[in-house]
Amino acid sequence: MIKPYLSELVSDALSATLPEEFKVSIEVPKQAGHGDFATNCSFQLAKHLRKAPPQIAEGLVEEINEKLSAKGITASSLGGFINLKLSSEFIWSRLASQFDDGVTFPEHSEKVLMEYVCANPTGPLHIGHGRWAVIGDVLRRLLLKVGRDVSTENYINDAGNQIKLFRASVEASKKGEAIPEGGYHGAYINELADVEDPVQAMIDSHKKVLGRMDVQFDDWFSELSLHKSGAVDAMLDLLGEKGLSYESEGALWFRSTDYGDDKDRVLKKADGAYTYFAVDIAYHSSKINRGYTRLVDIWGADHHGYINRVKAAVKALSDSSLDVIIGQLVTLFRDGEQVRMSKRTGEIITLEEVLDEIGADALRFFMIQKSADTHLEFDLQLATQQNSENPVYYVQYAHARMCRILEKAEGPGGTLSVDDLSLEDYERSLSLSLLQLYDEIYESANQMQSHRIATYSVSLAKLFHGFYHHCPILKSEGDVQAKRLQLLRWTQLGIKDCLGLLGITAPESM
RNA sequence: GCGCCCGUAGCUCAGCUGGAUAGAGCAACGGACUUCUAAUCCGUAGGUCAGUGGUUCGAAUCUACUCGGGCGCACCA
Repeated sequence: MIKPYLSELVSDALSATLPEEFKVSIEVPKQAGHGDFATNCSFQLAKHLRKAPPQIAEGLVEEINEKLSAKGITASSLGGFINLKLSSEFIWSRLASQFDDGVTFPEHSEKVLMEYVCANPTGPLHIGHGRWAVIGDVLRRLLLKVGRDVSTENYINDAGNQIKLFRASVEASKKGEAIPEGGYHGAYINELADVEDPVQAMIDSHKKVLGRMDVQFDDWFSELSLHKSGAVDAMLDLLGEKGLSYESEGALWFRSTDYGDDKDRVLKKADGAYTYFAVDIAYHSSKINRGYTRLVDIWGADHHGYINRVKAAVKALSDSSLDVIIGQLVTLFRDGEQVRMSKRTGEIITLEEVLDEIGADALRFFMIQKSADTHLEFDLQLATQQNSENPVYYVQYAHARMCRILEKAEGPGGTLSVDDLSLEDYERSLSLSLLQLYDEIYESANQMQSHRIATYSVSLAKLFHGFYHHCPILKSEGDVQAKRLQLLRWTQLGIKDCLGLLGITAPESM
């Protein structure tokens, strides 16, 4: 990673002046003209040194240049900011190190368990599930990439009232009777008439669709198994022993208010049945017992009211942390008009239909492109168009282009004499962006913002296309060709990495 | 009524722990194909970052309130 590397170098160079433990933070200036990288440390130091930032910056710049200019880093100050400019040789050697030696990420001892999709097997998956699935799957890939110990589960709600109603609805449909009050409607209910176990059939269909999208889980965890194994009773006993539950109005309550919830919640209803919440505590308790120290749940926005009580339960039971990522809902459009969906009447567009229409690559890209907490407006017609309006092709095309050039380039292109390494504008900006690849990956993983990798991919592809047009490769010769070929190889690796993290294919020709 | 998310260009959205002159794609307009694949590139135009205060050397970003949109407020799952 380039930012921690620069931070280390600059902090060391300034160690005589800086307070102990002070790490210079490195950022990328918005205006490329200012520098390749920058630090605002003179502002942070102003109080401590009792001097004005521009004055501090001047002194620091002098020190940096004295110690680091030989390495290829030159500093300058502007309005208190310290801007860093990297020499071509420096950039090149960092790229070589990054791609040839590989990158090591800081270690974390936590064991992570992610839970996502989590759909009732009472109907087909919809586009919202597709979004949680992709957000979760890309995050999983990101965490693995930076070396985290991570497992993933899809929790199947295969128990409870909804399942009963669902079975009853299928049964009624089979006999030609009226669907029970609050039951399930739609053509798919009729189609399940011949199936031996409609619940299993739905689970199978979920597996099939998610499989086609290349969304992977280490386990599909059955809610029913928690009932059967007695895990729910055991958990209720444990809560009782710890004094975390009490009886009132004929029901058993959890003291969630002691852990930050607005009100206490029912665990066991007056009729003796468990609430969904009680079973979910048992599930989270199972995760904790299996040794996971960091839990991540991804839910749809319609469940956000549920966050506090589950957090309360996890807090009451363990030291493990729980992060909940809320995916905002997806509004489908077709031809610019909103597609209204009604679960009651069974009028829905299923995830599978969308997948059939636009394919896994485009679907994944559209679902991951926007931040999880932005409402997503998704136009089916737009995604169907296999043209320039469709950003996934932009990135894939960049990859295909590079593959074709590499294919045509004869041999490895010889070794590059770094003595006379100069980078033209297009080469330089591509190189600088590529240098930040692993910073982007690390930050995206750390902050659990999987959409950032999509944004980065597009910008890297853009820089490549510009480079491609202005810097001929096969038509150039000697050192210039060797340099461009090398840059191309690294860029291809970078784009391929990104596409891999996004779970999108990296075609070698288009 | 209470809580969560959102409000940035005509449209869809980026904007990383608060930083310098606010970014991309699409749409609009003008250019570039005897080429390494034009699924591309280059350029022009487009803004009161919903609004008003506050914190700060500095706010699209933090904070309070107002307005607007979405979603929740069960002994449902």
